[in-house]
This record gives sequence, structure tokens and C-alpha cells, in this order.
Amino acid sequence: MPNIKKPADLSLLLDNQLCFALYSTSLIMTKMYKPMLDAIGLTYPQYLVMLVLWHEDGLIVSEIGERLLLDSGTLTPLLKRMAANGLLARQRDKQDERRVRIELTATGAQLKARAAAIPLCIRDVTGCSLAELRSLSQHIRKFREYLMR
Amino acid sequence: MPNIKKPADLSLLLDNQLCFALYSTSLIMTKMYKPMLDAIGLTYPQYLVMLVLWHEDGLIVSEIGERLLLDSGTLTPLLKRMAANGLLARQRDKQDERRVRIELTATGAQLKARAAAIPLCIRDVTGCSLAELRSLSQHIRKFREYLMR
DNA sequence: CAATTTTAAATTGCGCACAATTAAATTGTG
DNA sequence: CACAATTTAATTGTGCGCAATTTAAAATTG
Repeated sequence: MPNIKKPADLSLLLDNQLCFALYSTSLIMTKMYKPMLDAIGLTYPQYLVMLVLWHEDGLIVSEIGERLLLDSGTLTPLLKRMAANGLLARQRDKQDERRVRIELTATGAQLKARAAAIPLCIRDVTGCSLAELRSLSQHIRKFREYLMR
Repeated sequence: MPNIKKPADLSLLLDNQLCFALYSTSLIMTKMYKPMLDAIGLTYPQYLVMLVLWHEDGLIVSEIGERLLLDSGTLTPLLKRMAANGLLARQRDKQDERRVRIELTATGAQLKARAAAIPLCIRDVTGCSLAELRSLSQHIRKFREYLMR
């Protein structure tokens, strides 16, 4: 009976692979960004919000949430901290008072120039080619589509 | 000048791809596990600890931390909650009083049988082939190695 | 063997994530 | 128009992650 041992254990080990690979790699990735983000006074989720706003300013909270797959329970306090740090302004929409429109301050907009170096640094640190990174990214996003389908 | 617009923006968008792909897919993955883990009374990080202990019981806190890439700041309160829920016992090592040895209770060990179905369910929900999942997992782990090198 | 250094876990404080609920504004419908 | 349903943020409460510090035990070193 050499090859027929602990099937449940094997299955759970296999399971461990993809979910844990995603989980642990995501956390490590965040840690890699940390020194660079510390230098410009952002946390990683705050950096994601800034990426959205640098691309498209003046969104309401739920629109940012759609892009980042986060809800108001996460975003409201996060955006309040960012406003307190002078990166953006939160203002109720006059047309629809339910909505809160988020606009970058001059400081927030200017930060984009200092953040521009980050993607290059990350690419450097990984030691991967742009093609490898693109391919991996593509496969993960394809998998995410499966999950959200 | 049709093709030469906003290079910094493009770069930040590209950056967005891999880091955000990992981040968002990891969060979605956790949400997919949630109903199944709720049914057996575990959170996702607690499930990871159980995966480790089902495979190898009686580890000390730092050994669990090595396997999951987590430190005592995360693990100590997490293990205390799991002990309070009757899944495991925490006991100072008699040989080396600095160490805390973690052992599954009978309840915790028995939970393995009920968890055995989870990997199959996940595979079902994703709608991916085992080969696809294995390949993606392998690529992510390879990338993680790059990051940790 | 005493003093120093190292190791292991716990603690503290902060910032997410997120489920569930609440509050308020808007929309839809009879 | 009234009123129910929907939409949008905010709030509440729990559980991570993690940096930094603390505490205690063990190992090392002079």
C-alpha cells in the first residue's frame, strides 16, 4: 500500500496551494510597497484609491468602491483619514445629497509625480521581466473573472 | 501626437495590474471560502492554521508562523480565539518556557473530516480545471519566491 | 558564574476588510 | 401627491496584519 496514504490530507494540502499562494503573495507584495509608500505618506489601500483618483478625479464613494471592490464600511473611514492628511476633499453632491464626491487636493494631485517611480522600483525588486509580470497579472485577472462570474 | 499621451498615468495603470490583481483576487477568494468556513466555525486565517496543524500537530507558535508567514502579533490573539473555541490547546513547553506548543483538541482534529469537502467545492465554484488551478498556483508561488529571494 | 545577548511570545496601537445595521435622500408607483 | 422601495454613506462590532515595544527565558560570553 505504498501510494495510497492520507487522501484527505493531500487534498487539503492541494487546496492550500492556490488560496494560500494568493493570500501570502498579496501580503508580501504589500510589504514590498511599504517603504516606498511610507516615503510619500500612504498606506497600500490609500495608494489604490490615489491610483483611481489620479486616473479619474471627482468620483463618488461608490464609484471608487466599484473599481477597488471595496464597500463604504472600508472606504468611509479610509477616505476620512486621507482627507485629514490633506490628500483629498469629501463633499456632499448638491444634486443628490446621498452621494459624497471625492476630489484630490493640489497636494494629492502633486503626489502623482512622486509616485510615478514606484512601479519601476517594484519591477526592479522582483527581478522579473515586464513580459513575465504582464503574463502573471493576466492569468490572475482571468481567474478573478471566473470567481466573479 | 496620437500615441504619446500620459506616460506616468500608463505606468501607474500598469503597476495597478499585478499588485491589485493579487490583492483583489485574494480578497475575493477569501469571500468564496466564507460560507463554507462559517459552517465549520472558522475564519480564513484560522482555516490556514488548521491546515498546518492537521498536517503536523504540536508545533510551536513560531513554527506555525514560518509556514504561514505570520508573526506572533497576528498569531497570538488568533490562537487564543481558537483555543477559546475549543479547537486547540496552548501550553508552555516544559523544556523551554519561552515556547508555546499548540496541540489540536479532539474537536479540532475531528473537524478535518468536515473540511475535506472544501477544496472540491472551491474547485467546483471556480469552474477551472485542476490543471489550470495548479498552473496558476505554480506561477504565483514562483513569483513569491522572486519576492522573498 | 555574572553580565550580555539572543530568542520567543505577548502586548500595544493603528489601519484595514467586511457583515450587519442604520439614517437619510431619492426614486418609483398607485 | 403619499408612501413604499431603493440607493448611498455612515456606523458598529469583530478579526485580522503588522510595526514597535515589552517581558521573560535561554544561550552566550567574558
